[in-house]
Amino acid sequence: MSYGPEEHYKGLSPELEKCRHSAAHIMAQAVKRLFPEAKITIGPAIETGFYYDFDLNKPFSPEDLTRIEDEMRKIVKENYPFLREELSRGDATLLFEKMKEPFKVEILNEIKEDRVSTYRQGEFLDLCRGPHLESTGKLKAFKLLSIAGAYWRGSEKNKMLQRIYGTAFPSQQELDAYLKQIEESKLRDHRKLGKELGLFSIHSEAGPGLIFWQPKGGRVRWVLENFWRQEHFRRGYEFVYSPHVARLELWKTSGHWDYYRDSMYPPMELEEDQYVTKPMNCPGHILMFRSGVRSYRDLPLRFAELGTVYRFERTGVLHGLMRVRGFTQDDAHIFCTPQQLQGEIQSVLELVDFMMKIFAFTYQVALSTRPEKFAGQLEMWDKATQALEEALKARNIPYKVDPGEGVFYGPKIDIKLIDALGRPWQGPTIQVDFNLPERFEATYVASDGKHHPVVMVHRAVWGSMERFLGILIEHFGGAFPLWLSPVQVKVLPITSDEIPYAQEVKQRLVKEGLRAELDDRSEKIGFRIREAQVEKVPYMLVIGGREAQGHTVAVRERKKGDLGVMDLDAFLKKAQEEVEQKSA
RNA sequence: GCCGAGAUAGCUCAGCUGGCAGAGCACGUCCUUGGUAAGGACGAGGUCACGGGUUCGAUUCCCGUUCUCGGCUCCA
Repeated sequence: MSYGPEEHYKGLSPELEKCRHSAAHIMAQAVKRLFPEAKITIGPAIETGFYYDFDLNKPFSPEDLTRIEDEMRKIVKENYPFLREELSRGDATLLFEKMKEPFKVEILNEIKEDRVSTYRQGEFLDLCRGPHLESTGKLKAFKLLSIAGAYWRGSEKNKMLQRIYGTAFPSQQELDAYLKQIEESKLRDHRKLGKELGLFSIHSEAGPGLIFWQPKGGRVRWVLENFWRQEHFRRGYEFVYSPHVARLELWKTSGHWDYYRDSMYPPMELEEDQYVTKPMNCPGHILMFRSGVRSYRDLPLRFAELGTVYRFERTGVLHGLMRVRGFTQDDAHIFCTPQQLQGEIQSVLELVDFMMKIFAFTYQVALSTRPEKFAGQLEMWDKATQALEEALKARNIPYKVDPGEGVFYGPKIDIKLIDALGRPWQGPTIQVDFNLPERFEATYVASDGKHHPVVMVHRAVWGSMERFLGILIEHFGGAFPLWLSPVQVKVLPITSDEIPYAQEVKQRLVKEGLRAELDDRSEKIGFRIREAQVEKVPYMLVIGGREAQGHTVAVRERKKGDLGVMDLDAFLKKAQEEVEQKSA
């Protein structure tokens, strides 16, 4: 499973493409003016802007970025036309050799066409397919954003280059809107909100990539887990628990030791035996499946577990809750007959749809088919792929096909969820697995009295509690819907005279199952409201003399503000209904 | 792991070119009883991430380690 937000290439309009690609050239020109020793490599337009990679001995500093940007403004002002020239590949190679641009020469060596094109603006010339703006003066709005290391041709084995990221738009308004969106994303950063709202923490004393759920985050997770169990039980899942460590031998049988060792914590020696912490739950579940003779009458068997796994991830890739070393998957393995496969996939798709709607995510579906290297029989692959495809069709789900993108052990359906800011995240996954049943000789007895290999479906709806909560934090900007909020209601007496009634109100709410807290500190009401707002508490009940007298509450909603006075019972009913409906 | 940047009070951050460590918020005590987003006074808080080095003297300069951040690569 991968970490998002990931590349979600909608394809740029030709206009935007030209604008950004030209911006990249102008940046390269500016860099060459300021750092003549820099070697140019490639500089494409990307969804969020553009970049250009340079080979230069000394690193760019943030001040350099400003200087480069200023130089770019000059180039825009100088308004050079972008001039296209065509020449033979051989001539181009000679040209770039003369210019001492070895990376361009390397690219030319791999180009198959005989004719190539270059673009010139002023003194700067680059090998490029184009197209470009008419002239540098047409670049209206751009900004350089960051400096980063990037491998030449994206390979770890190659030299590390220096990449400068920037963005450009046809108009200043569009640029401003984009910069504002970046700010908005920063405000929603789950690491920032997680700290501010007391949801979770990470401690260097304990180690990187290990999450500690603080009380507030613990509440949210607890609510989510209960909901998850309830929905799964309703849908015929059984809950199992499997140990966190197991003999190394088990992981050799499953194949993980061969294929996945780099991501596993190394073995522990115990009484002349070796144990490893689990990086996945599947081998445990398959042991449980295999613990007795299974008849086709017993199937399907759906083993679900909020299973905590540990994977070694390189420090450089760790990221808040999104990429961690210890996490809890909302895992389940479905053991069924080939005939049942399509129906089971449909049920999972139904569950996925249900879950996505609950949290107000939209989503996109992709079907990944057989890769070149694969386990199992061809015939099985075809049947399984067909089952996945038919399940999607039966449920009228639009999807695209990613040919050859399946895992070696089986085809899969991957679902990307789109959050409130339109950002995509790797979400639910449904994978058919031919490999493990074979390795473990997991079979069932069919009506013919013979053993047949069982079909195993591996699926996760949320992925992991950590990542899903991270996505939820960003999706809701920390303002969880009522049913998920760690503190749902804050009771705020105006003066100390109303404390007894406020206590009564709070206790009533708690008794009725709401997570209510009383803030009776001797602070002004405005101050306590502000604090509750900052904590993103959905409802504040302001209680003054009038309310205490009339057994009412003055309701304030965090987004809509003052809702006016209500009977306590009326508020209770309203809140309970909202919780029940899980309105997002 | 790689390139770059960073680590100063619980949090957010200031501290120019070496000379006994600062602000706001939060926290504690007291005053204030205030009707829908910040009332006031006083106070406590630091091995300047850790370990070495240079120096009369290091939060500041150098090296290493750990962790964090932006990317790259990786990611069943």
